[in-house]
Amino acid sequence: MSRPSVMVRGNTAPRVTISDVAAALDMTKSTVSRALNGYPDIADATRVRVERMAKKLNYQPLSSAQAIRTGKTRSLGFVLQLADHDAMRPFLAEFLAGLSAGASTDGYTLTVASADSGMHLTETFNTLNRDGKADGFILPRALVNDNRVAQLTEANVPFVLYGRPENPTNCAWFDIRGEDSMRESVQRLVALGHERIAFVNGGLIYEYARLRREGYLAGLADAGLQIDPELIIEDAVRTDEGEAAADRLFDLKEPPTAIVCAVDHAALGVYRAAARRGFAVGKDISVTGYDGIPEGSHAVPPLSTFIVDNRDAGMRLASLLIRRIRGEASENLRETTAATFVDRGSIGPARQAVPS
Amino acid sequence: MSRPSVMVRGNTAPRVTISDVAAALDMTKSTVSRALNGYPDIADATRVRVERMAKKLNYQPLSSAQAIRTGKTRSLGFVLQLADHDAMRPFLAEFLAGLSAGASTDGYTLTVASADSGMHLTETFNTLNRDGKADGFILPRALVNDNRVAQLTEANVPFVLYGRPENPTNCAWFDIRGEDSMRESVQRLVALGHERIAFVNGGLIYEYARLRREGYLAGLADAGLQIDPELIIEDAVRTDEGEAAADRLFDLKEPPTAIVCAVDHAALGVYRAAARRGFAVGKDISVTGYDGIPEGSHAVPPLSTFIVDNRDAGMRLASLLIRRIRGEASENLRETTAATFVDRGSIGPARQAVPS
DNA sequence: GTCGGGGCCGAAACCGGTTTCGGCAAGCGT
DNA sequence: ACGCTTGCCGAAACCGGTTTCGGCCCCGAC
Repeated sequence: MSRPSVMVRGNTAPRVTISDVAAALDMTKSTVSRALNGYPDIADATRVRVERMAKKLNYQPLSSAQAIRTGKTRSLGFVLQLADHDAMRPFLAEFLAGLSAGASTDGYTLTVASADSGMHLTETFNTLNRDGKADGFILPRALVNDNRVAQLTEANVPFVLYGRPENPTNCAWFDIRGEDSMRESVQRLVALGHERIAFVNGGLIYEYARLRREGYLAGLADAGLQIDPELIIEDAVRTDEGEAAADRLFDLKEPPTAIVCAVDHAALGVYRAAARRGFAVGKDISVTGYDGIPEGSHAVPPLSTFIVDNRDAGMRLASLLIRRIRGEASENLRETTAATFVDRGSIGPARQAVPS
Repeated sequence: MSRPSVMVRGNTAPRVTISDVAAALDMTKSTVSRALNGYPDIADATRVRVERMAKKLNYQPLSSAQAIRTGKTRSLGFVLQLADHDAMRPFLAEFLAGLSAGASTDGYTLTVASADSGMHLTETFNTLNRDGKADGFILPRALVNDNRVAQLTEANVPFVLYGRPENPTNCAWFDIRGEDSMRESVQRLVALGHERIAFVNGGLIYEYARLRREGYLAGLADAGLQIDPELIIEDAVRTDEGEAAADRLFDLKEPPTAIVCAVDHAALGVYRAAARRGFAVGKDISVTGYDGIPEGSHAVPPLSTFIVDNRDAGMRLASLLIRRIRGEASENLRETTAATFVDRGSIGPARQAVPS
């Protein structure tokens, strides 16, 4: 490693331009550009020569330069919404890592902006797009009334949703089939002998809540169990909300022997309510969650839940958005996957009745 | 594959270019450019005319266009490190919101990349910088042996640290004076009559651990208390590590009556160890934390801790980095602030001895 | 009155790419 | 043999800015 420090002095690593490639091949830069961009009027032999030389010289087009002509910067936009912070917090790090990793595999980068209110959000989308800071957007947490898709569709800006909207028109998306997980939870509990299975749903402003409720109901239907509206509690995303929901359930004349929760945080709230009443989770009361937050594995007993791979989700969303930007139809850009269940001990055989 | 590329750019209002401004004023674009960029050979009267017209037309230079000449894109870089995720997770959302908000006030944007290993990290810095994707970098969590600063300094790339390095050469930074908080914790506990005050420090690879230890020792010195090495436990950042640390402390012949923790997660681990032994936090054993994670306020009793405003930290770091990029000397770009203490009940008067 | 020097601005080159246009040569049919 | 495509590539304009260069005009000095 006795490298002369004179070499490293220049902060400008000799950036190789398209003209360098052209000169090395004794042709014009216009030919090189068209060869690399797949124009049809370039001979195949020429194209491979150019590609080889470009790789040999480690040529990487300056995205700023092409942006001024093409309008595309090769960057994906992601707008943080302050209102979502609580919902996003556990996933954000992994999710962003996935987004930027997925973007970088295709030479894209990730630009992150933040918006305070809905009004400011529109403005953010517009300026980011108009100034060529983002070629398209990733929209996390599809909402039931999502004005973002209307805005972006009207402005003709590519986007991909994390989540499935009820109205799929013009929408590309990636999502994890939470409804399948809810259904599976019910099935597993039924197999353990449970018959009164409650459901604590997540935030009603999100599309996922509708889907997960459907999954819960499908699970009941599978087992031929009746729907008891008293056993369904909506809109519990935080721990305290889950705790309150559990209290309501425990106070029923016929309390449940198992509680399926749409989000882990609510499940941890159920733990609290159970602890307060002296119920042993996994014995007196079975609980399942969804998300796979780290706190769940540290609870006692560790929470049986569905682990969501948010890094993978980010990567796939980035990939979908890039394809969307490159012109693929949104109808062809819809993917889903499943979360994976881990049984850590918070579910167990049904008891005759919850002890009092 | 010959899809009509109608969807290239949004239907949003067409960009107003520098030529539009020039035409509106009946002058050349070169004059407009120099007027807006503060060149000395432009008459003051002309300058104000140009500035007024630019504002009137809502002219915003296309950063990609200026980038190809100036090399600067007006974007700040932030590299996620997977190894740091656990440490970053609670703060990331607020922190990023602050960063992008601070960036946007000066017309900058935030580009986020991710790196897996240290080797990949170098590469990420280089390509992001060489390809004009980032004019400078924000480096979270200053390490005691931080090769990032060496790399960036050598490559002549602007950066700002979150945290204070022991060797300040060439470094700009923002930090929160955790040592003051540790000292204040000791002072408050002394005021409550405590004399055996333990210290559970954070990750030794971080600079903040060194500083917070100093703060703890300063607090002891203030009160004229002796340093007992048995009461100092290092390198506990996770909840289980805090729990193990507390167990060691409780098993001492003369156990502490109060435990000062450098991070909230460790403090919550102390809660667990205390609960297991039947110690009531806030009565039998006093505990303080630092960070202000939400779980702390939900613990029983709620954790008395120091709340760090990570959104503000992000904003200030962005502002500092922009000034650094614009050429200010790093020696003049060093700011610190204090965290704010909230007493929620996890500290109380000292008892004669920890009950057994 | 002439000359020199600033102050101030226009003209044009330039940055690193993309895209249009046109022309040369080979291949084809008649 | 002759025109007419067709394939392929060079030349040059262009994108939206920045920066260099040079020249005009006005002013004061001699």
